[in-house]
Amino acid sequence: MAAAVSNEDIAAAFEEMADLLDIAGDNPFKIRAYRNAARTLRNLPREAADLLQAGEDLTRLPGIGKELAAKIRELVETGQLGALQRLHRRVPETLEQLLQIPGLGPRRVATLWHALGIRDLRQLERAARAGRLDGLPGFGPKTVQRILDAIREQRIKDRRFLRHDAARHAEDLCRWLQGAEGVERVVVAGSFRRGRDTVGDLDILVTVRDGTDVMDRFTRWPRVAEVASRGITRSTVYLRNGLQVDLRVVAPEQFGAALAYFTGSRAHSIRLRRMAQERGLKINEYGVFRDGENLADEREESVYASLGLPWIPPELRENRGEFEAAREGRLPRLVTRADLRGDLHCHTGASDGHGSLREMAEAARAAGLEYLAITDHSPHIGVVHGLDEDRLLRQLDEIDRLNDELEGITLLKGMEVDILEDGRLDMPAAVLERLEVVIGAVHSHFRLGRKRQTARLLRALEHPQLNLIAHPSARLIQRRDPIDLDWPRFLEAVAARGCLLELNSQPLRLDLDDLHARQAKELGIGIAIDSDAHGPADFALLGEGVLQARRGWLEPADVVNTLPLDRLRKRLRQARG
DNA sequence: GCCGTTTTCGGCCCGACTGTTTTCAGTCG
Repeated sequence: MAAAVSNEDIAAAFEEMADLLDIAGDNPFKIRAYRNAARTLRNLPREAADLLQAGEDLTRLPGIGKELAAKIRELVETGQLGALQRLHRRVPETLEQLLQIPGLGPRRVATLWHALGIRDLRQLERAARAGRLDGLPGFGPKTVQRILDAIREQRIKDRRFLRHDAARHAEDLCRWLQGAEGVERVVVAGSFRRGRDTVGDLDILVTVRDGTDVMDRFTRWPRVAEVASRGITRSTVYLRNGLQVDLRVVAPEQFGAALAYFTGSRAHSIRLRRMAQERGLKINEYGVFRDGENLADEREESVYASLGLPWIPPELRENRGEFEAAREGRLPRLVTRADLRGDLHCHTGASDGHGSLREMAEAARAAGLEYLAITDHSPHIGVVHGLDEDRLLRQLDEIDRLNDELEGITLLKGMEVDILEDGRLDMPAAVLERLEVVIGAVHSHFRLGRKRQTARLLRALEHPQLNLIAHPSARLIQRRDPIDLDWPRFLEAVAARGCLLELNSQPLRLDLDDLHARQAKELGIGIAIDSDAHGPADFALLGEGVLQARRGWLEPADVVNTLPLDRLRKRLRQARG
C-alpha cells in the first residue's frame, strides 16, 4: 500500500504545478485554478484520501472539477502525479526555489532560465556576481542587488512567526503609531486578527486625518531594520527579527471596507468580491460601490450588509462554510475568554512548573477562574521531575488543606499521565481512582507509524480512569510534526467512549488545532480549553486557546470548562470509561 | 482548469509600489 497522502501533500503538488506552469508561461487562469484547488485542500476539514475511500464526489468541493478530482485520486492511489512528472521534463523543478527570492516572479525566473540557462540558486548567485545579469530585460542594478542581498541573508518568503511572538511587536508598534500626527484608529488586521497560530507578516491598518506624518513615524520605528517599500497609502518594512510589517493608511470613512479587505483571508476576500460582482457591486479597500456610489461606511458590518449578510467574526473568515452559515442565519455564537470558568491542566513546582499550589490557585482566581485542576506529570519522563505515587498522595492531602482555606477558587485533584508506547498509562489504576481529572498525554515515541500510533491511543482510551486527552497531536508548531494518527478513527473512538479532548493554549502547541477542534465539535466531543500553565503568569495564555477554539467554530456549549463546578464534576465523571 | 438565477462559452478579484520604462510590466498582498 502506498504511504498515506495528506491534503498538504496534494496542495504542495498543485502549488508546484502552478509555479512551474507559471514559469512556462501557461494560461494564467489555469494556473489560478491549481492555486485555488491547493487552497481548498488546505482548508479541508477531512483528508481527501478518506473522502475518496468513503466514495464521496470531490467535484462538489469548491474549485475542484473533473480534471483536478482525477489528479487528487491519482495522487492518493499512486502517490504520484503524472502531469507533474511530464512537466518536470519540460521545466526544471529546481526553478521553483528561485521564486522564493523577493522580487523574482515567474516572468523574471523564465528570463533567467531562457537567456542564461540558470536553474537554481547557486547558478543564480554566480551569474549575478559575475555581472552576467546586467542588461537582461527587467534586471536593472537595483534588482540585481536585491537578489544578491536576498541570497546572502537567506531571506525566504515562507517564514512564519508564532502569533504570540508577533503580538508583542504588534502592541508596541500600535502604541508608537498612536503618537503620530493625525492618527485616529490603529488596528492589526490580517491573519493576526483572524487568530491564526502563526503569522507571515503583520498588517496594520491606520485611519488618519489630513496632514499626517504616520508613514514617517512608521519607517522610523527603532525596531525597523529595512524599509522595503514606501508609498502614500502603503509601506512595507522588515523588523530586526525578520518579521515583515505592512502599514496601510485610509480615510476614516473607508475604515469598514479597509478592515474587511485587510483582514482576509485571501480565500474569504475573493469569495466576498465575487459575490459582490454577481450583484453588480464592486468591493475594494475603499468601499462597496454601485455605479460609483459607496454603500459602505466606517463599520465593517456595512460591507457584509451590502451583500445581505450579518457580520462574520474574523476567526471564521477562511471560506470554510462561513458564507453559507451567515446566509442561513446559523453562524455560531463563538466561545469567549469570559465564558471560561476554570482550567483543567496546570503544573506546579512539584514537577516542571514553577509556583506553589497556593500561588497557582491565587493566580487562577485573579484570572477570573473558579476552579483549577492540578495536573503535575507522572514519573515516566525523567526530565520533568514527575510525581511518583507517594509524592502524588502527599500533594492530594495538601490540596484538601488548601481547599478548606481558599475562598473563590477550588482546586481539583489530577495528574497528567504519560501514555506509554504501548498505550498503557504511567500510573496504577488504584492511584488514578482517587483523582478527578486524569489526563492522558503523549510525550514520547512521536514517530510511530500511523497504525501503531493509532492503536496506542485507542488502547489508552480503554483505560477506565482516563477522562481527558491533552494536546492530542503532540505537535510543536514549526518544531515538531504532529504524530501520525488515523484521525477519523481516533475521533470516533473518543466520541463513542465519551472522553474529553483538550485544546491546549500554549502558543507552541495550540493543539487541537482549528480543523480538528471543529471535527470534534461535530462529533459531539467535549473540549477543554486549558492553559497547561507552568507558572502563575501562564493563565494569560488561555486567550490564545480561545482564539484557536473560535477558529474551530466552538461555542460555549462545546467547551466543558465553561460549566459551573458542580456540572463540570458530573461531566468529568461521565467522561470516565 | 473551473464555473453558471443574464452564461455550457467566455469570463475568471483588485489595487499599490518598484524599477525600468518613456507608458507599463512585474511583483506582491
